[in-house]
Amino acid sequence: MPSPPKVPIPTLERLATYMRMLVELSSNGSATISSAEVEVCTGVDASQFRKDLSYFGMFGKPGVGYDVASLQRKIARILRIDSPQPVVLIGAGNLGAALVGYPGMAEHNFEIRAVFDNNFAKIGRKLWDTEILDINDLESVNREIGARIAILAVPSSAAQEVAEHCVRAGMDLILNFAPTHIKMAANIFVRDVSFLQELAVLSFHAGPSDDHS
Amino acid sequence: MPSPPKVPIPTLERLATYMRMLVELSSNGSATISSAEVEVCTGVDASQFRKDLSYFGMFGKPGVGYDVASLQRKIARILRIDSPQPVVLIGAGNLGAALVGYPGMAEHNFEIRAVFDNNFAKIGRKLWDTEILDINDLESVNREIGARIAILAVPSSAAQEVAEHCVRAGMDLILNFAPTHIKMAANIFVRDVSFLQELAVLSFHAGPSDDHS
DNA sequence: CAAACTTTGATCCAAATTGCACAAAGGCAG
DNA sequence: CTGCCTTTGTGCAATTTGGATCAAAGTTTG
Repeated sequence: MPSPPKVPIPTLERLATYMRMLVELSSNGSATISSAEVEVCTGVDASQFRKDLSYFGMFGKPGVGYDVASLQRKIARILRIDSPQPVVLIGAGNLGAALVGYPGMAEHNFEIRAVFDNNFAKIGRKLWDTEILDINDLESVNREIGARIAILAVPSSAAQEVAEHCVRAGMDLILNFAPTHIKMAANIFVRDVSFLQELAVLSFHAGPSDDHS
Repeated sequence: MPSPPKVPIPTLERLATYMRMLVELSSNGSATISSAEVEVCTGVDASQFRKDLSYFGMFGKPGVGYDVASLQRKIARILRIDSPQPVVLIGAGNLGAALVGYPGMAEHNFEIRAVFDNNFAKIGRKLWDTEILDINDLESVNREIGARIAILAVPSSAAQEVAEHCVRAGMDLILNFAPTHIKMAANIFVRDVSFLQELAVLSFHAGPSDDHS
């Protein structure tokens, strides 16, 4: 490899933010946007925006700004959502239902191609318009889908086991909504999402004297 | 004030992680835990754990470790969840339902005391066992509840307006699940949660050659 | 009771991330 | 076509965060 340009995680997170903004802008018919305008729309510092993009090459024209449609295509390619990105969801509970029903998913080219559960009462029923499948069929189904991304919306007690099952089925990118730490081999990329973490950060700031230090 | 010891946000996030672990441990009857064991359970570096706690004083005994029950109480106090922390939820859609039904919320002393919506078809119905209230009653209801934390589970198009409404009702800590940037005065603390951001970070790593650099 | 072992809390250093400043590039007006 | 204005991309300094090291404190064993 010539040079593996390591991209900071925060930069990737912001790329998704830019993507959101661009989707919105393009539907509003805007043609170009400057980094200063990005700062107003997203709250991200203008030079931060430019530096984020600079990890991947040059996208804008000095004196003009960035072409909305073109930039959207390029970020989509970077994030591997220029063509539909297949995703598998495990857990057909409330959270799973919310995720399947979330419109932003499809708008950004993430396609939940299958939903699995281990509850016989749920298997065979439909979540919106996708059938809930038996978790035991994970390997065989994903042999067809070829998803590398798994979303875990299962109880903590099942998370570790389910994650390992996903790995056996060929997935190596895991988004874990269960409030527990998952131990995985180094080549498996796990990302934890915890509502409680977010709430805790807020709650801390509910100190006696508005301690916004 | 003698010295306003600024606490890093990542530290606060990890405190919530420790809290989770402690809740689990105490139900399993463990009495003490060492920072090395914390590293095994949570994946957080042992010295990181000790440093996080050192922002708030001394909690452990050399040669022994930390008393599980005592540490749990102390972290709970830091995060303002030693007594129930009232929370208001706006938006009774799928995500809202998932949040109300999430058991970890109550276990960690976050109490969703009211759910609001602007959809007349939903107002008056029940979400689990809490009634869905009219968003127009936000001020009057929160005068009784006194919540400072608001969770926004509303469409992007409504987020900004609803956030401002929450501020008028006395809330100053906002957890925003809508995929949009909310502009607020500096004394309002806003935290954005975006599934798409998390997915994007994963999806990026679905590069051609497993580029785990 | 003393020596060896364990674990904390603090300090130090390295790595990562952010924000600023400036030169180069492109467009526009006269 | 020339000079001015706008905006990008990048190098650099400053802040923030993470990981390692070490002395001091506490426990256990013989």
